[in-house]
Amino acid sequence: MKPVPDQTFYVTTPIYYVNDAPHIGHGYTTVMGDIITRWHRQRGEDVWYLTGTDEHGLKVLRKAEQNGMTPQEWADRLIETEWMPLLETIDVANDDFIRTTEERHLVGSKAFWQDLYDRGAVYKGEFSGWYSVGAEEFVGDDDVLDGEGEDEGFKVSALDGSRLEHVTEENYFFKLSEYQQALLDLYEQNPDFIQPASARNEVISFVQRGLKDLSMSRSTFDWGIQVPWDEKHVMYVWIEALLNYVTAIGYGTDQDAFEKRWPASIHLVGKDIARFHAVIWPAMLMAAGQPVPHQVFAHGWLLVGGQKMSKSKANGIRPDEIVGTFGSDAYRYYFARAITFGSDGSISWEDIHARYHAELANGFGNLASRVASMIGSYFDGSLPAAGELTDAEQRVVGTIESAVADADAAIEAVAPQDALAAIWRVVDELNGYLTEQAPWKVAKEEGQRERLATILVTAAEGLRALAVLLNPVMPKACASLWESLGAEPALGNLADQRIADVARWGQLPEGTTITKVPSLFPRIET
RNA sequence: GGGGAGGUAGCUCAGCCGGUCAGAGCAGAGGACUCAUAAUCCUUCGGUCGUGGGUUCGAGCCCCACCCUCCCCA
Repeated sequence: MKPVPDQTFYVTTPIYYVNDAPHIGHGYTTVMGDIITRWHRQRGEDVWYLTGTDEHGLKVLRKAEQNGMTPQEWADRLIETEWMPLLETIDVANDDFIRTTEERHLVGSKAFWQDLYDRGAVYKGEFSGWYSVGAEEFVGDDDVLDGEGEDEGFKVSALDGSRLEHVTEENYFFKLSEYQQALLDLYEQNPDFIQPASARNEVISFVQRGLKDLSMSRSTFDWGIQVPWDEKHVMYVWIEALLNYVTAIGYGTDQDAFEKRWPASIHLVGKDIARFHAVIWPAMLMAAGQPVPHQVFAHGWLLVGGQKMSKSKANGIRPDEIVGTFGSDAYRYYFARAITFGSDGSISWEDIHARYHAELANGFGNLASRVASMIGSYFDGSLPAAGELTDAEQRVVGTIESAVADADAAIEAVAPQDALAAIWRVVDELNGYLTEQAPWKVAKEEGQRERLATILVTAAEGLRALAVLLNPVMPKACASLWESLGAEPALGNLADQRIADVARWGQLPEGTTITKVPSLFPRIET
């Protein structure tokens, strides 16, 4: 297969398992992908951002039964009441949302499996061993322990403590073992295929130890997609779920669309599932004769008090709670700024609160407020014409130019935290610039109208740049700022502003109406 | 048992291939200013860079051992 130039910047999140309601980790991954894709859209690229839900498997089936529903009803309800609203809550602009119970996924998955079968990558065998319903995973004999306490009398998994069930059934197997060398070559030739380095090391050492063929179907229950050549089997949920990345864009249903978007540019995943995406998934694609994705990017855990956040530890912070208090923009900003994407990161309510006030309210929001206010009182809200730019203005221009370049490079490197750090140099520069130039003093001096105008126009242009650069991260606040700057009549929609054009000076025309709008980030009294 | 990541100011973290690398933000202290969301700006306090060795003209950054945390594998 020859590499084809990408027509589309295609990013995916994992599809989320619908046995429960979303938690902050889901929101985190989805928001980071949203920030990256919004930035790429503002670069003028053709972008496709996919997220969705994984709805098959024994765990969902049982959860539904416990609640007296069919699995389809259960999934429908959770999608309706929890998962779709989450996207709204955290303000995600995904292009598509796939559910694995949709027809396109059924058809596409069957087509993919048939391809695997026709190419001889699949054989029938018998599996006898332990299965964890909780993790939807087969567990090797070495990892089976006797349960204690509540699990007395049961076998449990050494991996995650979940209860195991012994199963003996006829399964179809995928010849994963044949792809060891091809995978190692892939990692070798494409160092960025699995990032960051910690995940890459782990995956490589795992593959180097050798790969076993993978049981890829189940025959003891039927909540899944039927194997096309054998209706007694349904696809193993993990294998089937991975296929969403191709079925959503037309594999088996719309070949032109598929070829346009595949391969994916980045699969965003949590580090716990990096292996499925960096080992099994590329092997399956190779087996089916398809190109592999460009990158699997594994992010870290969110830690609260040094511990991985989870419901069972009762240290969880709910996404809607953060958004309810600080707003979706702050939620998005916080996770992008405070955590090095790819590493574990500590989060806390106190930290969110502190950064909200120090960085968003005092830093950015107040800047927008003071500029609009001064243009309002000194020029009746009508942007004046700037005079000669002095060194001070040139410094502001230079800061913006370098911030744009650095931020763009950071996004390219999947490092939103660095992009925000670069952009924030503009916020700090402008606040310092205003204090130094003291336009409120200049306003009182005779014959200094032009100088006053130059200062405020410079500040307004700086805000214009910030609105564009921060729009991928904080679309609501930036829309409000865009409105405050009266930019739309002359410049058009905020989302249509191009990154490459941000630093070009003097885009806001003389006479633009600047209005004071409600605070971008009002202080939150607690 | 093997392997990986990390242990840097009170807190959260940057520090690429060894030579302004001892940093940033927040918090603390002092000052300036008043356009602004009791906001802004400046100055300042603060660390023997996990421990002990070693290599080097020179080491958070390389090597060895050890301690602690997390993860993967067995």
